[in-house]
Amino acid sequence: MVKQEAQREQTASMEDYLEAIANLGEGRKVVRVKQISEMLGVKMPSVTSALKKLSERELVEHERYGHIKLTPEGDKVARDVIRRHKALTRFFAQALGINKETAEEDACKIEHVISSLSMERLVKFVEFIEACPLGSANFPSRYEYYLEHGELPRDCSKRSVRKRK
Amino acid sequence: MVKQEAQREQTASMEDYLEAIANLGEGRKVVRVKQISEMLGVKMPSVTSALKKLSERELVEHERYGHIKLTPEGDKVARDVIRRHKALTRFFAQALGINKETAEEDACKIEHVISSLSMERLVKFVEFIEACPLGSANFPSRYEYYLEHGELPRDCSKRSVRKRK
DNA sequence: TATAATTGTTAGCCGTGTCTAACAATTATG
DNA sequence: CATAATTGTTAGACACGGCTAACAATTATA
Repeated sequence: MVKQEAQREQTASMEDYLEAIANLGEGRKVVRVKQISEMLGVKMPSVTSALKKLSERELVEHERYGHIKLTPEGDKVARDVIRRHKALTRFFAQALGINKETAEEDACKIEHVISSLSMERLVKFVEFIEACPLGSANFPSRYEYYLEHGELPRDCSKRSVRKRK
Repeated sequence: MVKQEAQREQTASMEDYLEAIANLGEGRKVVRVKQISEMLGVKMPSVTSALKKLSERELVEHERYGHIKLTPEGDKVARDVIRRHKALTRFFAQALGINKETAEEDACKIEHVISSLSMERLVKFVEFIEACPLGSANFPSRYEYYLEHGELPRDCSKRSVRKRK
């Protein structure tokens, strides 16, 4: 309940814009206001005003009618959001068995609010599930072992897999 | 990324107020504006204006300088938020091993944005972890079994526990 | 290349949810 | 019970992040 958190630098909205720009710009592609607006489901003027704010914050380079590009700092922030996004999607999809669609949607929301501590744990959890996928007796203990030692317990190899179904 | 979600009825802020009122009102205790404001870390005028809006939406009964009480509808919403809150806290604390403090903080944020599908899965996941806590070989398969049948597989009983540590 | 289509920007509005300052009601206490 | 302390409300401001309408620049095409 209590609101006393040590705030993130960026708002959720700003993170969304940075993430979108990073994704659209993959492979040196030119990024357009229109594309951003479609990707985020907002109108173009909203994008323009967001870009203005992000420029002021030196997270984005943008000149009127011109190119849109993340600054190194903006790129750093975007990469971090994307990292959280991917980890959360994997968690919902792989670990919980949620459909990709919903997993993506939830990741989009949660990526802006989750603490870094929980984020790191979730990443480790998914890594554990994926690395030690089937023949893993005694799950929580093994997970604790993994958290503590950073590697899988000896008897967690894929060799001991027994397929079901 | 894409914003096309079918919105919740209430805003995150409204849910916070309802949750706070429900928690403060436990056991017929009188709820005060001051308490709500302290619990949520906002000033009293913010509470007053939130109560006004919640009254209009018929989620709260409130008269000037008078009592504050959830309507049946408001109570229903509050219970649901609290249910999500508790499940998330359990997930972070029990399943991921996060400290209670951080688990609470993250639950507070995520309870407002997670889809009901993911929420239900998370609840089941925690139930599974707690019910099938130690001697559980073949974790993901057993989890799938649990999801599919709604009950633990035969060989998941607490009888087969081997304590570690 | 002139004009049409598209894309982008500006201006200004709105709802949400905070805040402070000033005032009002209630409650406690000398 | 009068007054001080506390609690609650109102009024008005502000930041955020959307939106529409109108206009400007760019790009495509007849």
